[in-house]
Amino acid sequence: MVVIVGPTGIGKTALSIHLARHFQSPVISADSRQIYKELRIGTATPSESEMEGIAHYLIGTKSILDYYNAYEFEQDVLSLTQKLFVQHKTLILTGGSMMYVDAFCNGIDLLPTVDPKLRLELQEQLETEGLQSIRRQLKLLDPVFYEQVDLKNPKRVVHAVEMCLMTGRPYSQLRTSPKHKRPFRIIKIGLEMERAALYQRINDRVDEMISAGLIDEARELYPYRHLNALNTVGYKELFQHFDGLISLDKAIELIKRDSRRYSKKQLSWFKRDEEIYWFSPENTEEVIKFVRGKIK
RNA sequence: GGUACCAUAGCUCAGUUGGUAGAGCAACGGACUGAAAAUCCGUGUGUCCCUGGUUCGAUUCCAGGUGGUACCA
Repeated sequence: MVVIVGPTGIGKTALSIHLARHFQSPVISADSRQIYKELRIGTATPSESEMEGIAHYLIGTKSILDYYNAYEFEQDVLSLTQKLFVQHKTLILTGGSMMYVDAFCNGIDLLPTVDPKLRLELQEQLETEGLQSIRRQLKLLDPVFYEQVDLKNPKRVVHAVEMCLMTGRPYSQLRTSPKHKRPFRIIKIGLEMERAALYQRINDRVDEMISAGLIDEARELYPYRHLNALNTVGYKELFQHFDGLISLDKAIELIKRDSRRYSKKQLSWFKRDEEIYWFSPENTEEVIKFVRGKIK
């Protein structure tokens, strides 16, 4: 499995299609937003012509109304690999969703799916009684995790409480962080380029999205704005504009800024992974040579 | 050409009764186990326009220069 990672807008799609042609391999997307069929322009989902007839998986296979998460992604990719490795020696997984890539490469602990009712209750508690009250609850339920968790991060604290209440056990006992063995080899390729050049690409790509009709796409999705799938760069900023809070120009500027910030977060995550071999996105031939060398 | 005002961080600006400076935004760094394009934490990055003068000491006061803005010719 050739895993291609890197910041948004750097050219993962183009490289993956090159590799796919060379290795006669299908492409699996590791993108937590391109998986939604309603989000196309704002997520830079590759078009039919861009895909050049190469089979792509996990793009547009879910609806924004569906619940989806990193565990389901891991399961989806694993069952895909079982099918696809029968006919292909090499597969390509490409995408910038850090946690999805991690869930696939290393596995993720088996945890229950949170009951939506419980999530809602805790959300209400958070809003009415504040983070402090959820923290107190966590301290009682799981003093070990209470010491480890980022107590200022509501999502982390709430989720830990959710897990304790769902299982009746301390969350810290459920977190075993095993490195799951995979019945195939994983080769990780990272793409990087000079910061200024990357930001230029990101800014230009946002302008292209606007020309391609992102505003109309966002307007159609506006009624669904409170869904998690729409808490997404490119949409949430336009929703603010539709609400009359900011001008269109300001919204576009914010989309660019938030995309840049996202790319920085991705780099911060991926740079920590010592298994990644880094390349410049123009060096397609070099990557192919490198992968061939690894496969032999 | 004359007069007035301005010149401080990437940007918009505070400020220092003379002891080399701080806000917002931008930027930068980091964390991350079923919401992850989410969520959270941390950091001031500076020839205070230039050259002289006064002073123990000038970004601050004075003179000249340069650039900008406004008004008058």
